[in-house]
Amino acid sequence: MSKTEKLYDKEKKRINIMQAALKIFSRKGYSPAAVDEVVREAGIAKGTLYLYFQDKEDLFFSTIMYVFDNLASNMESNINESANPLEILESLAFCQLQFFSQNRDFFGIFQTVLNENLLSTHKKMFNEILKKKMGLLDYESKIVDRGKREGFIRKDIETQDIVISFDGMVGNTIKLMGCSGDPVAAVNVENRVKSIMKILLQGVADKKGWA
Amino acid sequence: MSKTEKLYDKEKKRINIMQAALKIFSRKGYSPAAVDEVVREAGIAKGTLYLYFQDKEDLFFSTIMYVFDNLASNMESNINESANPLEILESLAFCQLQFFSQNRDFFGIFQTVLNENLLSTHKKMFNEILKKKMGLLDYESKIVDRGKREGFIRKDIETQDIVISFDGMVGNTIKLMGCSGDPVAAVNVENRVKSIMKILLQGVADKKGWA
Amino acid sequence: MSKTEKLYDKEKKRINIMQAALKIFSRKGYSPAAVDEVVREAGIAKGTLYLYFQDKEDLFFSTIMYVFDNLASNMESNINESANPLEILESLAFCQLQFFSQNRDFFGIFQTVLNENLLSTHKKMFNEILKKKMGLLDYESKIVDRGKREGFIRKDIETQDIVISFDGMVGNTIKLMGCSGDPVAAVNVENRVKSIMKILLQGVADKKGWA
Amino acid sequence: MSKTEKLYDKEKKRINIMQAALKIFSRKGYSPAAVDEVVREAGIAKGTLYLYFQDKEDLFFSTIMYVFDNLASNMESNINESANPLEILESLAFCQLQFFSQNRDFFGIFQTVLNENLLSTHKKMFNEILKKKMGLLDYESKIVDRGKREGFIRKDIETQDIVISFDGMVGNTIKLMGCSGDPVAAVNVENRVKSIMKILLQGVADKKGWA
DNA sequence: TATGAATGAGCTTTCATTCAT
DNA sequence: CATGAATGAAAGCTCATTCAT
Repeated sequence: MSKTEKLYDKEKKRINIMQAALKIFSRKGYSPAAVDEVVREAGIAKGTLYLYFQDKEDLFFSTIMYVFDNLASNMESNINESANPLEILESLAFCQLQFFSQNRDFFGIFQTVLNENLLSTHKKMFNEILKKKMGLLDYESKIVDRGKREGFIRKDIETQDIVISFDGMVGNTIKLMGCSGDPVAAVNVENRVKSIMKILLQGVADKKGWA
Repeated sequence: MSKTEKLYDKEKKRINIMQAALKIFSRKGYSPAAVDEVVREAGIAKGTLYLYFQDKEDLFFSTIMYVFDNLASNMESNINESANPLEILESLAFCQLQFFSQNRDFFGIFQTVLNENLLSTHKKMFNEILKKKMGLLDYESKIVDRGKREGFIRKDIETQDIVISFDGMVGNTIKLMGCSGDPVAAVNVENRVKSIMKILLQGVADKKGWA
Repeated sequence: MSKTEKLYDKEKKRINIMQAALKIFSRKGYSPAAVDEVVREAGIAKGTLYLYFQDKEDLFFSTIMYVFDNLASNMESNINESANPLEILESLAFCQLQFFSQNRDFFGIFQTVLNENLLSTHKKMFNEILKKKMGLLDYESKIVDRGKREGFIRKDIETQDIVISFDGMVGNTIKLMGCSGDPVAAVNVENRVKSIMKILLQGVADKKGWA
Repeated sequence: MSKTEKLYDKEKKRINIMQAALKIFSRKGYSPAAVDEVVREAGIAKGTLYLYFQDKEDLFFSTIMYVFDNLASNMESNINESANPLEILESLAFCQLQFFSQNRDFFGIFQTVLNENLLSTHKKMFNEILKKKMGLLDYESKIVDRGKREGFIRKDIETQDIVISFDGMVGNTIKLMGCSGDPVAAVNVENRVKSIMKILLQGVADKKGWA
């Protein structure tokens, strides 16, 4: 076996372990998840895990990053930078919803890690992840600003408020999608995106609501 | 001292402990928070805690419920049932934002507890809390439905989608309020509610966005 | 029970644990000794040990210091500072031999701890102990110097060489006392001290040896 | 390549590994030294070590024996059996001091291994090594006895006491030589031997000390 | 023969819970 | 009622040893 193949093999094994870790961490969160459970899920011995990861925290950190990177590359390949700003926002919503609907386990771990209070002891990791999350918000801000300049988005609402609202609508949809546990919920992704965009753009007011 | 006064005393002590627990759980989450820290914060002996609560889980559960009930009574006293549906939604947003902006610690624990994945081991508690959370969503659904009937809210968007969006906008605002750590952010609550309602009702689209 | 009595009690318990630790550490050295063995020997639960000592290293460190202090106070109470320098040296030898003959377990741990190579990972402790050991050598140096000034000890041999030799004679006697495992060896302490002093002072040369 | 050459090669590899082991064991002692460190130092794979040694204990044992044999052959080639007893003792001291001053690493491992308490779990090894050590003491005893018979050494001091003292003087000099870490200390070996012999033979007493 | 990834028993340490005072 | 010392199950992690390549 060549050296390249070996490296590839090692990476595949790391990923196998991270996928097991993801399942456990998603179900239980960080602290209550035992390394023993992860290695049982991964079908390896305890010592083996420590050949691939420094410690439990590194395993958690790496797993999160792995998921993030999956999501990021998923987004990158789905977003057409030259599209109009509203289409880009729609793509962002669609990518996130589809990604999490197809990777149910992933969201739990996100919620865990983005809750800063859990992470006062994992500063390094938290900062790196917050940076990534903030990166998404920044990107959305730029899109919204462009939308304003190009006449797609009204200028009398703070960009920040728009982004927080949009992000919250998408995030809450994901969260409640996860709650239902409904395996066919995936098919509704397109409809849900449509609804989110309709609300975001046109609002929910009827005649009297515009008063 | 009368029997009633004694009971009152006992309840005051329970509350004192729960307030200490809240601080600790908010800062650290459930598992990493040590009972030792709670009793130190509360200024009592470790054994004493177990006179008032069955175990750590019961302490957590009770603390969450205590906070929920605080929020609920806060809402009840602020909402005018006879107001129009949009005003009620605005009140709901306002109450939540104000409550959490004044009780920063409270939100962390909420995030923790509402992440179902953390709670597979605390089924009993989770169900009760989910019931409360769903209670709020149900209430919002009823308001939205009334809004539709009374001509305030357009009928071509699913009530569920509206509620999820609204709830997400409010929740994300709270979450990011917590992130900033900005002590004067509290003063913006009214503005933020205004933004949320404007987006929810009228949407963010400009000319081209309505195409 | 008064507060003073409680403190006294706590100290007695610490000592009880250190005595158990001494037995185990003496038999096995630091690393191979399991905390489990110590707590079994002490008749306590594992957690209890950690109420009295920060960690295994602290237990080891404290135990060594406890022994050192025992030896030191034993010496202090046996040495008459106003005696002539040779008598003081004799007392020093006698105290050490007697102490270790009565506390066989103690010597093994001394050998372990004074072997610097074992301690590269326990710098803090090692330095403190080396300081104590060097303190004894310094004290002996001063006595020898006084002996030279007062005409008891010849001036043509370096003080350092004398001290190292004296210390080595005493130390090796202790070491081999420990080897024999002979329980009645204790009675010979006085004879052994006499021999050491005779050799140290007069040397072993016969007629031809003085050539 | 002939069969003899192959065997020779194998032995060279064993020695290479033992030299690496010596460095590591000397620095850290037995337990804290990791097999990993030894193989890294030796530049071989972990599995390879187990082709040459049964287990870690065997590696340690063999390494000690290797050093002992080095010292022994060093002594044998330096000692003139027909010299007078005092010269032989001087040679013994000189050989040991010189050997360890030139092989600083060696002494640490000696201290470790000669501390019987560390070795209750390595009985087999301990006995073999004790036998060698006692062999040296026995040899010294014979020399001292001959010295008594031939009129070099006074007869009123037990041979055993003389040997223990001599051995202790030499051993402590080596130990403190190691402590200082002084790289030029090596040059003093001759002076130190002279001092040891002077003290051993003539004693340190001045006029009043002979009283 | 040489390799080094995999193993799992065994280690130190933590912490929710109990109970004699 | 209140205390806090004692408990021991369970956690994270290490490392001597094996074995398929």
